[in-house]
Amino acid sequence: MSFSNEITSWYNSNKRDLPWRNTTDSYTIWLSEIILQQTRVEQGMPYFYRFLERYPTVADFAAATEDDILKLWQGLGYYSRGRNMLATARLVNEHYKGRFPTQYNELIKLKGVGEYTAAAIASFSANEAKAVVDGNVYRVLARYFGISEPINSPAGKKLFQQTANDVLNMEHPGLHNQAMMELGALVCKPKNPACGICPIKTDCYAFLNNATTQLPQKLKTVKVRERYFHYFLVTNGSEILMNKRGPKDIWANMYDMPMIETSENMNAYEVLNLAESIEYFGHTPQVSEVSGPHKHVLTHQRLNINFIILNSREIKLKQEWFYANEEKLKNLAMPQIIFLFLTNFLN
DNA sequence: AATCCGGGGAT
DNA sequence: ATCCCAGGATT
Repeated sequence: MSFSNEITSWYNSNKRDLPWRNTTDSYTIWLSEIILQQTRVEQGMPYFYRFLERYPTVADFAAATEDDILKLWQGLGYYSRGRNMLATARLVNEHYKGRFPTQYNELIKLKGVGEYTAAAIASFSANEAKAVVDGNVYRVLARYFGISEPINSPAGKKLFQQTANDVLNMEHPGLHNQAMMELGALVCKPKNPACGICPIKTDCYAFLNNATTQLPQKLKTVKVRERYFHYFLVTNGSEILMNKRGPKDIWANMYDMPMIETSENMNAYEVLNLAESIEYFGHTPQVSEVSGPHKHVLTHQRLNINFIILNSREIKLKQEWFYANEEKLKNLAMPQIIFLFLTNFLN
């Protein structure tokens, strides 16, 4: 039996029952694929259900605001995915009359849709013969063929895409793609792969050469940046002083509180002195309580976050600042660390 | 080619 | 602690 026949046969009897596999609607598949980028199936699943329920069609999605989308996306991370989705939904609604594309060459033009996602949507919704290459596929191919080229080098990306194209089942590309990823997720796992139950172990380079821990190869990871955020909690009766973040940096266009970032750690009083020197509040507030530092670890940054609770009135509001009551807070998309802190603070 | 963009689970 | 997850955009 061929490579593809082995894995698709295995897939048919071992696959998980995942909701986005029960449709060929390209809008629904797009929704699932964007949500699942760099995201585990278990983590993305509840978001998939929520988005599909709230926005059953691309026209519904297109009618949403960015605040709506970011709020529903809250906690999932990589928020540019949500912002790109809105741009794409609006474009599809206008220029494709609400018919979400199914062809690779159209899909690849859309914001937030790269080679992987275009191939996934095209093969799952229309059986177009495009091979997907995601983290699972890199692993399966590297081990099976004994490819030691790093998966994140430009040469490696080309080589793995070419290899995936070569083994693609041209009769059933969608099924084949699903099978490759499912094998990587359930059997050919990063740590402790279940080679004993693998349907292609008898021809697998890594299994035969005891090299599963060496493959795939990956270029060294980038260093983590240390950052120090000092948040100010200012209340005005029942309202909290909030801040809308700018379009750059992390958490673009989301909501947090006024804050000062420093290059080194500082205590609350040093931060207050700094705030006074730059006339951050227009006057000198008083500290009532300090909480932190809270460590918040992201892929490229380690955030050290202090919360400084202030006794203060008559704050001179900057343009991006506003007071929000609890009802208003419910609709604001916040970084998870801010959301959790405020939830705790208000209870 | 390198860096940025989140949050969480597994080991 | 480290790795990695149905990656893509930006510089």
